[in-house]
Amino acid sequence: MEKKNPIPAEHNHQKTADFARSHLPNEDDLFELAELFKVFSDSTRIRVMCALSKTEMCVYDIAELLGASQSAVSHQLRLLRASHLVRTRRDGKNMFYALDDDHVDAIISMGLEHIRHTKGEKDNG
Amino acid sequence: MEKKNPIPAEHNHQKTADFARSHLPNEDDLFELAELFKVFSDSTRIRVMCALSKTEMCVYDIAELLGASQSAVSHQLRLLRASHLVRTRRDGKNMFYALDDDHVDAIISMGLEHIRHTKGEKDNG
DNA sequence: TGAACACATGAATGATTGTTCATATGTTGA
DNA sequence: TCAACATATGAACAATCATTCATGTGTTCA
Repeated sequence: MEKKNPIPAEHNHQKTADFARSHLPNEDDLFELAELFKVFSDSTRIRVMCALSKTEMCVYDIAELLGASQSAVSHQLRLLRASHLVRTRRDGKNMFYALDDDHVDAIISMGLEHIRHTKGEKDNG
Repeated sequence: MEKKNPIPAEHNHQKTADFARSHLPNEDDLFELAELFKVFSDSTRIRVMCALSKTEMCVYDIAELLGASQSAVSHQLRLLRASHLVRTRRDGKNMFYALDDDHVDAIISMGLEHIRHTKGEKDNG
């Protein structure tokens, strides 16, 4: 009486969806995760984070490093602050920015490993 | 003859910018990093990756899991494929998707750690 | 072959984003 | 207090993005 099924015998749509759903982060975490990775999704901001992982810098330094306007840099730094990825320290008229979290380096390193891994695939063999 | 400097004595704009620049990833990698993290910057795609880290799923399963249209899911999966984050396996009429890279879990875990860490800051005390 | 199913994709559209311009805030030295 | 400097921010605009709708491609079963 069983009818032939193109889906593997052990596969069941409902069970699969339910099982996966039960392992998802909650809505709040998902939203915040997306917000966090949004910060990493712009090469200008990645540049800033990579730079700050080596040394603290004032806004002027960062603008010079990037060849970007002070305003553009400041807007981007605002996002980094909002995500608790950088912290600031005032010194006279300057604001010095530094990384505020070890995860930044880890996330960027993982990303680099991934893209280098995929590049290897193309040439491999 | 030295004039008082509001910048810390050891701080030099040019040197700081040059030092940071010398440690940045190259342009291609920066671009690809941004592209990669763009994929992580949408909670729908994060949901898909989290789900696929537990079990392979066909498009129908994923659409049901997300409560999204088949077309929307398919468009998103295209991005995941383009970034080499998922691989596909055809079984009859179905395409089964699975994670193609351990870095996905690692990156999402780092992200979760970060947001939980920052939440701790608020309540900590 | 043709109908039904599963998935992919192009075009269009409303929403979001990064930058610029103009201006505001905060600090220093006089 | 004021001028000069360093940074922050609001509004506006072009570019990019996620979804929808319509349709195309590939597979199975009869």
